[in-house]
Amino acid sequence: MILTPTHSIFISPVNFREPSDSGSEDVMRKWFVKDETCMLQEELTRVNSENKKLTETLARVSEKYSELQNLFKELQSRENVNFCNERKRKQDRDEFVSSPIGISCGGTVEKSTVSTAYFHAEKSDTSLTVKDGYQWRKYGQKITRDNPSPRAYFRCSFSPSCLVKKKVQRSAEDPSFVVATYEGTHNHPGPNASVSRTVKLDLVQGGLEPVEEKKGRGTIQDVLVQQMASSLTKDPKFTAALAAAISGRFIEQSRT
DNA sequence: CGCTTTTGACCGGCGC
DNA sequence: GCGCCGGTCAAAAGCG
Repeated sequence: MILTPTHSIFISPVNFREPSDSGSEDVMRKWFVKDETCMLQEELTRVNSENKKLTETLARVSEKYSELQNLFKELQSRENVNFCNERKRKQDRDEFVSSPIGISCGGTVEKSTVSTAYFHAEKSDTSLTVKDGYQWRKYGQKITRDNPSPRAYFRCSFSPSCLVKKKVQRSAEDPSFVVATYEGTHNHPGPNASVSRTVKLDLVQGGLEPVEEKKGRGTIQDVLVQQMASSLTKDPKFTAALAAAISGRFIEQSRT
Protein backbone atom coordinates (compact mmCIF):
# COMPACT_ATOMS: atom_id res chain seq x y z
CA MET A 1 0.00 0.00 0.00
CA ILE A 2 1.36 3.37 -1.03
CA LEU A 3 0.50 6.24 1.25
CA THR A 4 0.91 9.74 -0.07
CA PRO A 5 1.36 12.78 2.16
CA THR A 6 -2.28 13.70 1.51
CA HIS A 7 -3.34 10.78 3.68
CA SER A 8 -1.39 11.88 6.72
CA ILE A 9 -2.21 15.60 6.67
CA PHE A 10 -5.90 15.28 5.96
CA ILE A 11 -7.90 16.84 8.75
CA SER A 12 -11.67 16.51 8.83
CA PRO A 13 -13.58 19.80 9.18
CA VAL A 14 -15.77 18.11 11.81
CA ASN A 15 -12.79 17.58 14.07
CA PHE A 16 -11.05 20.83 13.29
CA ARG A 17 -13.10 23.48 15.00
CA GLU A 18 -12.20 26.71 16.69
CA PRO A 19 -14.47 28.77 18.92
CA SER A 20 -15.98 31.50 16.77
CA ASP A 21 -19.29 33.05 15.82
CA SER A 22 -21.72 31.24 13.44
CA GLY A 23 -20.87 33.46 10.41
CA SER A 24 -17.15 32.79 10.41
CA GLU A 25 -17.95 29.12 11.14
CA ASP A 26 -19.84 28.86 7.83
CA VAL A 27 -16.95 30.47 6.00
CA MET A 28 -14.54 28.03 7.61
CA ARG A 29 -16.78 25.08 6.74
CA LYS A 30 -17.02 26.16 3.09
CA TRP A 31 -13.26 26.66 3.01
CA PHE A 32 -12.62 23.13 4.29
CA VAL A 33 -15.17 21.59 1.91
CA LYS A 34 -13.45 23.39 -0.96
CA ASP A 35 -10.08 22.21 0.31
CA GLU A 36 -11.36 18.64 0.55
CA THR A 37 -12.63 18.83 -3.03
CA CYS A 38 -9.21 19.99 -4.18
CA MET A 39 -7.55 17.10 -2.35
CA LEU A 40 -10.00 14.62 -3.82
CA GLN A 41 -9.27 15.97 -7.27
CA GLU A 42 -5.55 15.58 -6.62
CA GLU A 43 -6.20 12.05 -5.40
CA LEU A 44 -8.19 11.32 -8.54
CA THR A 45 -5.39 12.67 -10.71
CA ARG A 46 -2.89 10.54 -8.82
CA VAL A 47 -5.02 7.41 -9.13
CA ASN A 48 -5.48 8.05 -12.84
CA SER A 49 -1.74 8.45 -13.22
CA GLU A 50 -1.11 5.18 -11.38
CA ASN A 51 -3.79 3.51 -13.43
CA LYS A 52 -2.01 4.66 -16.58
CA LYS A 53 1.30 3.31 -15.28
CA LEU A 54 -0.33 0.01 -14.43
CA THR A 55 -1.84 -0.19 -17.90
CA GLU A 56 1.58 0.38 -19.40
CA THR A 57 3.08 -2.29 -17.15
CA LEU A 58 0.33 -4.69 -18.14
CA ALA A 59 0.97 -3.94 -21.81
CA ARG A 60 4.68 -4.68 -21.36
CA VAL A 61 3.88 -7.92 -19.53
CA SER A 62 1.45 -8.94 -22.28
CA GLU A 63 4.08 -8.14 -24.89
CA LYS A 64 6.68 -10.27 -23.12
CA TYR A 65 4.15 -13.05 -22.70
CA SER A 66 3.43 -12.99 -26.42
CA GLU A 67 7.15 -13.15 -27.17
CA LEU A 68 7.51 -16.14 -24.86
CA GLN A 69 4.51 -17.81 -26.39
CA ASN A 70 5.87 -17.37 -29.92
CA LEU A 71 9.22 -18.76 -28.82
CA PHE A 72 7.50 -21.74 -27.31
CA LYS A 73 5.39 -22.36 -30.40
CA GLU A 74 8.56 -22.34 -32.48
CA LEU A 75 10.20 -24.86 -30.16
CA GLN A 76 7.03 -26.93 -30.12
CA SER A 77 6.88 -27.20 -33.90
CA ARG A 78 10.55 -28.19 -34.11
CA GLU A 79 10.39 -30.77 -31.32
CA ASN A 80 7.01 -32.07 -32.45
CA VAL A 81 8.33 -33.09 -35.89
CA ASN A 82 11.19 -35.09 -34.43
CA PHE A 83 9.04 -36.60 -31.74
CA CYS A 84 6.35 -37.76 -34.16
CA ASN A 85 8.93 -39.29 -36.49
CA GLU A 86 10.52 -41.11 -33.59
CA ARG A 87 7.18 -42.43 -32.37
CA LYS A 88 5.83 -43.62 -35.72
CA ARG A 89 7.29 -47.03 -35.06
CA LYS A 90 5.78 -47.29 -31.65
CA GLN A 91 2.18 -46.31 -32.13
CA ASP A 92 -0.44 -47.90 -29.88
CA ARG A 93 2.04 -48.91 -27.27
CA ASP A 94 0.75 -49.04 -23.72
CA GLU A 95 3.56 -47.03 -22.25
CA PHE A 96 3.78 -43.50 -23.46
CA VAL A 97 6.52 -41.04 -22.65
CA SER A 98 5.69 -37.38 -22.98
CA SER A 99 7.47 -35.19 -25.44
CA PRO A 100 10.10 -32.89 -23.94
CA ILE A 101 7.63 -30.06 -24.36
CA GLY A 102 4.54 -31.97 -23.39
CA ILE A 103 2.97 -32.45 -26.81
CA SER A 104 1.55 -35.85 -27.49
CA CYS A 105 1.17 -37.26 -31.00
CA GLY A 106 -1.87 -39.45 -30.53
CA GLY A 107 -0.55 -41.53 -27.67
CA THR A 108 -2.73 -43.10 -25.00
CA VAL A 109 -3.06 -41.94 -21.41
CA GLU A 110 0.09 -42.84 -19.57
CA LYS A 111 0.13 -44.87 -16.38
CA SER A 112 3.06 -43.37 -14.53
CA THR A 113 4.21 -39.82 -13.87
CA VAL A 114 6.53 -38.63 -16.59
CA SER A 115 8.09 -35.21 -16.63
CA THR A 116 10.73 -33.53 -18.72
CA ALA A 117 13.16 -30.80 -17.79
CA TYR A 118 15.66 -28.79 -19.79
CA PHE A 119 19.02 -27.88 -18.32
CA HIS A 120 21.63 -25.61 -19.70
CA ALA A 121 24.97 -27.35 -20.14
CA GLU A 122 28.30 -26.44 -21.65
CA LYS A 123 28.96 -28.12 -24.97
CA SER A 124 32.33 -29.28 -23.69
CA ASP A 125 30.65 -31.02 -20.76
CA THR A 126 30.03 -34.63 -21.81
CA SER A 127 29.21 -35.98 -18.36
CA LEU A 128 25.42 -35.91 -18.94
CA THR A 129 24.84 -35.14 -15.29
CA VAL A 130 22.29 -32.55 -14.21
CA LYS A 131 22.16 -30.96 -10.77
CA ASP A 132 18.54 -31.57 -9.83
CA GLY A 133 19.24 -32.17 -6.16
CA TYR A 134 18.65 -35.91 -6.12
CA GLN A 135 21.30 -38.61 -6.08
CA TRP A 136 21.35 -40.93 -9.07
CA ARG A 137 23.19 -44.09 -10.06
CA LYS A 138 23.94 -44.58 -13.71
CA TYR A 139 23.03 -48.01 -15.04
CA GLY A 140 23.40 -47.66 -18.76
CA GLN A 141 24.25 -45.56 -21.76
CA LYS A 142 23.19 -45.93 -25.36
CA ILE A 143 23.72 -44.23 -28.67
CA THR A 144 20.31 -43.48 -30.12
CA ARG A 145 19.40 -43.32 -33.76
CA ASP A 146 18.41 -39.70 -34.20
CA ASN A 147 20.86 -38.04 -31.86
CA PRO A 148 24.68 -38.00 -32.12
CA SER A 149 25.06 -37.63 -28.37
CA PRO A 150 24.56 -40.69 -26.14
CA ARG A 151 21.59 -41.16 -23.81
CA ALA A 152 22.37 -41.96 -20.19
CA TYR A 153 20.06 -43.98 -17.94
CA PHE A 154 19.91 -43.26 -14.21
CA ARG A 155 18.13 -44.82 -11.25
CA CYS A 156 17.52 -43.04 -7.95
CA SER A 157 20.24 -43.91 -5.43
CA PHE A 158 17.48 -44.90 -2.98
CA SER A 159 16.45 -47.80 -5.25
CA PRO A 160 14.96 -50.33 -4.90
CA SER A 161 12.83 -48.49 -2.33
CA CYS A 162 12.54 -45.54 -4.72
CA LEU A 163 11.83 -46.60 -8.31
CA VAL A 164 12.31 -43.25 -10.01
CA LYS A 165 14.35 -43.31 -13.21
CA LYS A 166 15.61 -40.64 -15.51
CA LYS A 167 17.05 -40.43 -18.99
CA VAL A 168 19.48 -37.67 -19.85
CA GLN A 169 20.46 -36.72 -23.37
CA ARG A 170 21.78 -33.64 -25.04
CA SER A 171 19.22 -31.97 -27.26
CA ALA A 172 19.71 -32.81 -30.93
CA GLU A 173 18.53 -29.34 -32.02
CA ASP A 174 20.42 -27.30 -29.48
CA PRO A 175 23.46 -29.08 -27.99
CA SER A 176 23.74 -26.37 -25.34
CA PHE A 177 20.69 -27.94 -23.66
CA VAL A 178 20.41 -31.25 -21.88
CA VAL A 179 16.99 -32.90 -21.75
CA ALA A 180 16.19 -34.95 -18.65
CA THR A 181 13.13 -37.21 -18.69
CA TYR A 182 11.95 -38.33 -15.25
CA GLU A 183 9.75 -41.36 -14.69
CA GLY A 184 7.95 -41.90 -11.42
CA THR A 185 7.77 -39.97 -8.17
CA HIS A 186 10.32 -39.95 -5.36
CA ASN A 187 9.04 -41.46 -2.12
CA HIS A 188 11.63 -39.69 0.03
CA PRO A 189 12.51 -36.06 0.91
CA GLY A 190 12.95 -33.81 -2.07
CA PRO A 191 15.97 -32.07 -3.47
CA ASN A 192 17.90 -29.32 -1.74
CA ALA A 193 16.47 -26.06 -3.05
CA SER A 194 19.83 -24.30 -3.01
CA VAL A 195 21.25 -26.99 -5.22
CA SER A 196 18.40 -27.02 -7.66
CA ARG A 197 18.49 -23.27 -7.96
CA THR A 198 21.96 -23.47 -9.48
CA VAL A 199 20.47 -24.95 -12.62
CA LYS A 200 18.61 -22.47 -14.75
CA LEU A 201 16.91 -22.60 -18.07
CA ASP A 202 18.70 -20.39 -20.55
CA LEU A 203 15.59 -20.06 -22.71
CA VAL A 204 14.40 -17.16 -20.62
CA GLN A 205 17.02 -15.06 -18.99
CA GLY A 206 16.28 -13.97 -15.47
CA GLY A 207 16.23 -16.80 -13.02
CA LEU A 208 13.44 -19.07 -14.05
CA GLU A 209 13.43 -22.62 -12.89
CA PRO A 210 14.11 -25.34 -15.41
CA VAL A 211 11.01 -25.68 -17.52
CA GLU A 212 9.16 -28.68 -16.28
CA GLU A 213 5.91 -30.16 -17.43
CA LYS A 214 4.15 -32.84 -15.43
CA LYS A 215 1.39 -34.80 -17.05
CA GLY A 216 -1.81 -34.57 -15.11
CA ARG A 217 -0.90 -31.33 -13.39
CA GLY A 218 -1.67 -28.97 -16.27
CA THR A 219 -0.65 -27.75 -19.63
CA ILE A 220 2.61 -26.11 -20.53
CA GLN A 221 0.64 -22.87 -20.70
CA ASP A 222 -0.22 -23.28 -17.04
CA VAL A 223 3.44 -23.75 -16.23
CA LEU A 224 4.27 -20.63 -18.20
CA VAL A 225 1.61 -18.63 -16.42
CA GLN A 226 2.87 -19.85 -13.05
CA GLN A 227 6.43 -18.90 -13.94
CA MET A 228 5.32 -15.50 -15.17
CA ALA A 229 3.32 -14.93 -12.01
CA SER A 230 6.30 -16.01 -9.96
CA SER A 231 8.68 -13.65 -11.73
CA LEU A 232 6.18 -10.81 -11.61
CA THR A 233 5.65 -11.11 -7.88
CA LYS A 234 9.42 -10.88 -7.48
CA ASP A 235 9.43 -7.59 -9.37
CA PRO A 236 9.15 -4.74 -6.82
CA LYS A 237 8.00 -2.27 -9.48
CA PHE A 238 5.14 -4.50 -10.49
CA THR A 239 4.02 -5.23 -6.93
CA ALA A 240 4.20 -1.53 -6.09
CA ALA A 241 2.09 -0.64 -9.12
CA LEU A 242 -0.38 -3.39 -8.25
CA ALA A 243 -0.59 -2.21 -4.64
CA ALA A 244 -1.16 1.35 -5.80
CA ALA A 245 -3.92 0.23 -8.13
CA ILE A 246 -5.61 -1.79 -5.41
CA SER A 247 -5.34 1.05 -2.89
CA GLY A 248 -6.75 3.41 -5.51
CA ARG A 249 -9.68 1.08 -6.04
CA PHE A 250 -10.30 0.92 -2.28
CA ILE A 251 -10.32 4.70 -2.06
CA GLU A 252 -12.73 4.86 -4.96
CA GLN A 253 -15.06 2.30 -3.39
CA SER A 254 -14.97 3.98 0.01
CA ARG A 255 -16.26 7.19 -1.58
CA THR A 256 -19.32 5.56 -3.11
C1' DC B 1 36.61 -52.68 0.61
C1' DG B 2 32.44 -50.92 -0.92
C1' DC B 3 30.22 -48.05 -3.99
C1' DT B 4 29.83 -46.07 -8.61
C1' DT B 5 30.70 -45.97 -13.49
C1' DT B 6 31.62 -48.13 -17.85
C1' DT B 7 30.41 -50.97 -21.54
C1' DG B 8 29.36 -55.02 -24.13
C1' DA B 9 25.74 -58.49 -23.96
C1' DC B 10 21.15 -59.51 -23.69
C1' DC B 11 16.06 -58.99 -24.04
C1' DG B 12 11.67 -57.72 -25.88
C1' DG B 13 8.83 -54.98 -29.04
C1' DC B 14 8.12 -53.62 -33.58
C1' DG B 15 8.26 -53.36 -38.73
C1' DC B 16 9.12 -55.64 -42.88
C1' DG C 1 12.00 -65.11 -39.02
C1' DC C 2 15.22 -61.47 -39.16
C1' DG C 3 17.07 -57.11 -38.22
C1' DC C 4 16.69 -52.75 -35.84
C1' DC C 5 16.25 -50.21 -31.80
C1' DG C 6 15.59 -48.72 -26.98
C1' DG C 7 16.08 -50.27 -22.45
C1' DT C 8 18.30 -53.13 -18.91
C1' DC C 9 21.67 -56.29 -16.89
C1' DA C 10 25.93 -57.46 -14.97
C1' DA C 11 30.90 -58.16 -14.96
C1' DA C 12 34.93 -55.46 -15.01
C1' DA C 13 37.20 -51.30 -14.01
C1' DG C 14 37.70 -47.08 -11.46
C1' DC C 15 37.80 -44.41 -7.35
C1' DG C 16 38.00 -42.66 -2.57
